[in-house]
Amino acid sequence: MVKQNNVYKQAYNKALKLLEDGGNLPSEPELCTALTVSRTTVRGILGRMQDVGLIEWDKRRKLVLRQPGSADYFPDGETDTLTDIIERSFMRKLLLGGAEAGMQINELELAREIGVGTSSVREFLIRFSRFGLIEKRPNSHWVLKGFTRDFALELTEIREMFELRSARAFAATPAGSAVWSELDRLESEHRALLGDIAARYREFSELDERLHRLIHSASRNRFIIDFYDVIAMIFHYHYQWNKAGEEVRNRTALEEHLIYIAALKSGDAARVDDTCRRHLRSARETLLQSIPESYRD
Amino acid sequence: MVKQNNVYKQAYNKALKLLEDGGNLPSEPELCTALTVSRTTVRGILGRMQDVGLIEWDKRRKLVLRQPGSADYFPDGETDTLTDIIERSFMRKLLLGGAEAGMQINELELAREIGVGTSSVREFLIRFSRFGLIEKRPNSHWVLKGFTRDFALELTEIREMFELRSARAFAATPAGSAVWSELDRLESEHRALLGDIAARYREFSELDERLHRLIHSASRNRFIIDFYDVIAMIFHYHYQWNKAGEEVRNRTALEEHLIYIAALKSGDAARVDDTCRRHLRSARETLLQSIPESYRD
DNA sequence: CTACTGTCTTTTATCGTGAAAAGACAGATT
DNA sequence: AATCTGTCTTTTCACGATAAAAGACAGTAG
Repeated sequence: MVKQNNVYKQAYNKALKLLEDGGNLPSEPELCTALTVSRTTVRGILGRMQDVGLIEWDKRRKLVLRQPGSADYFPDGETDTLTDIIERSFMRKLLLGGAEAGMQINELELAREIGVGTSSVREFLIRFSRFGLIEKRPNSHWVLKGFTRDFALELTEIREMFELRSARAFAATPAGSAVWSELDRLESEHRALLGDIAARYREFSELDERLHRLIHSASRNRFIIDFYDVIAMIFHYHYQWNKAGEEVRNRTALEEHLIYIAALKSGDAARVDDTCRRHLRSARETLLQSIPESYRD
Repeated sequence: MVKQNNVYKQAYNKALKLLEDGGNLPSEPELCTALTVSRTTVRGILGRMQDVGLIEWDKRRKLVLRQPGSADYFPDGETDTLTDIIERSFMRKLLLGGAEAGMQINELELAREIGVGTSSVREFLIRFSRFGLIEKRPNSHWVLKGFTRDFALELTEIREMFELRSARAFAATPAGSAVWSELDRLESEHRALLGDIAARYREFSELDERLHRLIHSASRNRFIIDFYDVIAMIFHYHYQWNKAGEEVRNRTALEEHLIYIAALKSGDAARVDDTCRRHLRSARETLLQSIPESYRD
């Protein structure tokens, strides 16, 4: 295996969805933008669709012959990018124990364990290093610093600085800006979710990220905006693997969000500060409680 | 060329310096810590030293036969790490014009231009991306955001937040901590430099970095400490290539530093805030003035 | 018994290679 | 005239291979 054609496979599955929903297929350039891939890939997809008898394709004529069934889709595992595979394996090890602070990380061993080439692992570790959880000894191994209490405290310290500043900037955004309508949309999604919390509490994670990213965007500072990647990554895996008391936690957070949103809309700086601080404090507590045993100092 | 043995060459040159200064050579493990390389490399060095008639080496006996001359040293160019070579080429392009915001960056082209493999360039760009000057389009090229006025403003905004917080923490450090003696050492180095500024103004850059890193370390937050890498990188190249009015600039900065240091020692929070802000404001002005023409919006 | 040396194994750094994917351009179609 | 298709070129992604460098371990010297 030299390179997985997962871009092609993922785009193919997406194109099948288009067939199910939309009916007919547009021109190749339009498909490119719809699927966010190049024409090379689009033509590959159309070629296969013809081969399996889904469509008849001749230049600009794309005639749908039949609706796709579940057998037409590529299975989930084949559409993952290599980066995602490596990240998942690594985070599983990191957050679900089996990894202690101070431990050495071996590129070769990690690559063999996951079943990928060393350079992919190397590149992953370099990208990952900005999260502050690992550190490189030049010409030698990486050192795992671990998802410790200190890490969580340092992370949340920065988060509080950045979000407080962003929230103030957000509240001061002139009326009529697109961010206000986006905030309204998020608010109603919050209410809808809260109304059906018992069944849908798992959807909170995504909503959480969208709200905080929107607020951070008001800072108009790339370092603040990029820093949210660290938080998002930590929370993403945290939500995924730490299910204890999830429903209660999410309900509380949703309620805090609604109060926070109301404060933003009021434009009252002191109220924004207060509700922002309050929410971030409880988010910090949640995070602190999720630190694995093996990292407790 | 598969891999340059520049670790070996650099350590060899360092070992020659030890010979010049110290006289005799210690044991292999001691040499390892002195040169910060492995025993494999140390033994390689000793082997060569014997071959060229510098020492007679038999087990733990290392007899110095002659003093090394300048011909014994490896030339400067051969001791550079690949990463440094790539970084220099890239930064030269970036800061000395010939690069406009929005431009595409081509890994292959860059690699050919510098004369290195593509993976080294790839890894460099990934590491470099955390500085916020470039951005990746997956499966496609990098985009240069450029060293623009916006970049400088966003950078200094964070810098001011972080350094203000660090300076406050620094001032609150209990007496007797090692940081205070380090601050004293830096203060006297500042005075010495200021006394001979006309001849030595070029040495300011290094002193500047040491002082600010010391202050940032008081934050005890890895994100704050790591962020200084971004500032250090920008200022490093800025100092190197922007020589207009350098002596005056450095004298002013030195004087501001001394006032800042005095404030830190006083422990007076308001005075720390004030002198820190004042210094960072003038550092920001200096930076803004150094933005290349091609990036002026 | 501790620290050093000789030797061997493992890991990292870097490159070249080939398939996947992107992209360029001329000619064709509406 | 604008957009689309056919074809070809270029670039990115991922791998395996190899020299440099690190590191492990047993035996040896003090």
